[in-house]
Amino acid sequence: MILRILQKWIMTSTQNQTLLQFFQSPPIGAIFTSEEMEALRPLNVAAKHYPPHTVISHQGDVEQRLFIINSGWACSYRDLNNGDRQIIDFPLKGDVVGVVASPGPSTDSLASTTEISIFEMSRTAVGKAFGRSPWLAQFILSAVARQSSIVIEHLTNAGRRNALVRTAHLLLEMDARLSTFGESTQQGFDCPLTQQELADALGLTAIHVNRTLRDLREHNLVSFRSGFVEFLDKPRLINMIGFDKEFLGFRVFSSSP
Amino acid sequence: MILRILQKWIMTSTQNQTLLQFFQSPPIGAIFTSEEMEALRPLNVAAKHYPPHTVISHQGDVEQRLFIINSGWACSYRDLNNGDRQIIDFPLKGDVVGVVASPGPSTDSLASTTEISIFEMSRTAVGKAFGRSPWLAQFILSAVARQSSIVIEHLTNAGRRNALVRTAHLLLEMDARLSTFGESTQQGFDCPLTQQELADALGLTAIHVNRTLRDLREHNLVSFRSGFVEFLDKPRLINMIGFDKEFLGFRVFSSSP
DNA sequence: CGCAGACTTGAAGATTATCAACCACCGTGG
DNA sequence: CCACGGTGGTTGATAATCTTCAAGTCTGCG
Repeated sequence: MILRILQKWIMTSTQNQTLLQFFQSPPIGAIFTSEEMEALRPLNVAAKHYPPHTVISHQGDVEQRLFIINSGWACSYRDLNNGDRQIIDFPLKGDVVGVVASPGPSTDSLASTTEISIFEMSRTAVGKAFGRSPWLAQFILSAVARQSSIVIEHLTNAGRRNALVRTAHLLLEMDARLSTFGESTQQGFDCPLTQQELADALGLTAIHVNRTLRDLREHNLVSFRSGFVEFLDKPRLINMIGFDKEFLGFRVFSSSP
Repeated sequence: MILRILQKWIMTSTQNQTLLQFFQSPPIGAIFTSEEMEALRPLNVAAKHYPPHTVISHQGDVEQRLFIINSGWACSYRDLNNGDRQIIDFPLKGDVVGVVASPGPSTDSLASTTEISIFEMSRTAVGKAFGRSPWLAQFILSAVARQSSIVIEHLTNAGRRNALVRTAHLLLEMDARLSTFGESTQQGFDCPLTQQELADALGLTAIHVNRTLRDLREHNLVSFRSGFVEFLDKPRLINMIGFDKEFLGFRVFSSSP
């Protein structure tokens, strides 16, 4: 009964409602105890909305926020002092961004690529809530570990794979990640990225990405034209470049007892 | 008084003693409440010791362990199916390794480079202890975030910096990390890595690393010979390549109330 | 219509890899 | 004591990959 009242309370008060729905939706599927719902309250979640190509958090910012993407494409990157930039990842629905090492300015930036809806909360508040919600602690830890795993894949890409394999790998990764929430069909997916953005993510020039995409198209593997990535022969592509989506994790989060 | 007894209990029982000392040593400097010390007990820490070049955890392993390096150099890497490998990081004293996304095989391997002493514990046990030790939760989260920050730097290195800058960057990074625990002097530090290992970390060939090191030496910037990295003109080097150690974080962990 | 941003293509140049030696060091066993 | 093998380091010549520069084209949009 108390649980029911509490749930109602949280559902109706503030933005926590949306976050709660998010946590309870498949494939996350959290089941909260009353204490845990209480623990979520002080998070003081802001459910924000940004237009495309807006900087949400800039490297050097001291205030530490934690973000969970609810919908849309984001882009986390690092600016170099020579004007170049390295895109670290394109966070999608369900991805957690912004967990940085203790006090100090954040080391990377977050921007929207498309219109996005995003949950923002204070990093310290989340830390404090850990003691009261083991589920939240597990969720955040798993999510951070998954993000880390993705970055490791990108490092492997940049360090030890040539342009063709590297590009195909990123396209297959985005496909696999999007399909978790049903945002990718059998044929392919809508991709809002420019060739320059792909280049900054892959550690190539936009020109070379262009040629590489043409290669992939001419080999009847993938075609990326006018905002849509179409897989022409996914099995062959996966086999050719040795893609293994294991690194993305299963996203099965245990609910509290 | 109870605290005193508990402390004694933990200190004398099992390997937790060493971990406790580790947590309490500068620059970590944890101050534990009695409850927190209790929470540490079920971690069942194993303080292990490995000879050089031993595989500690292999990619594909299902059992999930969490490692904290106590001394020595380790090496976390990912093997590719074409025989290449990408070294993700060289974890040093204080570094946390092995937090992977929920159930499923680990995606990277951990090996010793030198003789190392290392704490091993079950990932699930750590997760469970979070509820009882907010400090531990903060420590692990901060540590994972820091590791992530380091990997991001390596990605930036591989993606957007040339061989010279990249190599110098890694050497300066290792220097900064070692100096946290006083393992690097003004002149430089002992480095057990081979040029092949550097190459696998930097995404280059060993031959090119060799030439790059020669370049750095001939420009009177750094010299890496017979296991010692000697900085010939650190200020100039830092300035030339635009090194900013911000990404390593401050490693200031708040103690519990 | 004209403009701006993204995409495309060619030619030339820089960076990095590959191939093939050779050297230096070190522990081992005769 | 020295020959021996193995690992890691060094160097040169050549080739592949990727970048840079320069000049288009295409498309959406005021």
